[in-house]
Amino acid sequence: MSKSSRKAQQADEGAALALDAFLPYRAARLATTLSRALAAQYEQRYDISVAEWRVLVHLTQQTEISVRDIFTRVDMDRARVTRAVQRLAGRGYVSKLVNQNDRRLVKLALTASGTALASELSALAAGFEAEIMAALPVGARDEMLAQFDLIEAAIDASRLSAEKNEYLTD
Amino acid sequence: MSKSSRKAQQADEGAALALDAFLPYRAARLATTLSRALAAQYEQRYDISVAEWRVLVHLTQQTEISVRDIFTRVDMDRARVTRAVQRLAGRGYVSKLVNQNDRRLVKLALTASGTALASELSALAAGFEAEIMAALPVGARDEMLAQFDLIEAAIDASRLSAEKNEYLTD
DNA sequence: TCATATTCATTTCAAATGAAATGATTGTCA
DNA sequence: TGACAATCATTTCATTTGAAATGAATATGA
Repeated sequence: MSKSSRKAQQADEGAALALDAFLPYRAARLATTLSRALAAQYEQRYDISVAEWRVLVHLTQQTEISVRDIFTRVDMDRARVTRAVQRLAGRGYVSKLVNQNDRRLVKLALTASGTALASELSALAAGFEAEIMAALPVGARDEMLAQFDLIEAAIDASRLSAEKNEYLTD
Repeated sequence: MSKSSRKAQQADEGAALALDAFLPYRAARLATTLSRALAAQYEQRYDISVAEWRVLVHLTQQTEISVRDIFTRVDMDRARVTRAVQRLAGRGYVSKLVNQNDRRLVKLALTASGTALASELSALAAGFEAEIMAALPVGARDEMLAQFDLIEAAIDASRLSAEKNEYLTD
């Protein structure tokens, strides 16, 4: 907690929720910390946004996919994916074709330069993650991811989620 | 992964980064999943935004604090905190006074109704977290938080962060 | 077959966001 | 003491965001 060192007096901590030990808050803080640190590595250097980065990486894993394929898997809004794809296509990293089997769908793929960029970015990201993981005990990473799975599954399962289940066949 | 079941063919997964196993992405997804699920519990019921919720909870822990005290600890933008405080003050949950020792500072505190609201919200949040934690092995929660600490410390320490260190002394 | 519903990608529009500017106050140090 | 720098909260303004509307295409089923 390097950015503390503030004075402010403690209140009586009766049933008060300890924010620093509250998982949703800590998860949000971890996510923005990681995202900012990683983005600092590629945003200026490659002029790529987080959304664009996610689309690029996703396209290295699957090919001939639609906007919908991406935003359902990648946890982004439809509009955000559309916009990221537009910018990537405008810069020649991604090709957009109409899927002839279903002409509502767009058929996305990396171009040659998109493939090159994506592998540069992948390498950079892998290095970044490795550098961070060096601070953790061995195996901690996989444990964490397993726990993330459990939490997400618990939320999906329970009616804690309510809406947002547009694509759950319930 | 309940929302998968898409077709899309796998590309050759050579050195491709596996997004589902990439920590920054998974942390972001976990955070939004948790945040949305929690917000679904209080947003309509209490007409409170995430930012307002954070400010309220923070004020249960410390008293007579400034806007800066909040946004440095709570990982929100100055403007966002200012706006959340404005709405909370407008609805009578928070009092804003000038700090007489340093008249640049605002002295924030919960009002009586703010205290009441905050404890309702705290109870709700604690219940939410407990429900989720039931899905995890015992001790997993504390392990996770400890690992979050390590990761944040590693990022703060290394020059992975670069900017954003507005308040780091050096 | 035809009418209606559904699904897709995109666009629209209002709200949220945050970087930088502002004005007020306090700190620094010559 | 007095100029200049630094810090605080707020506001401004341009950008980003996402919910809902749109238009095009396909599915459904009477």
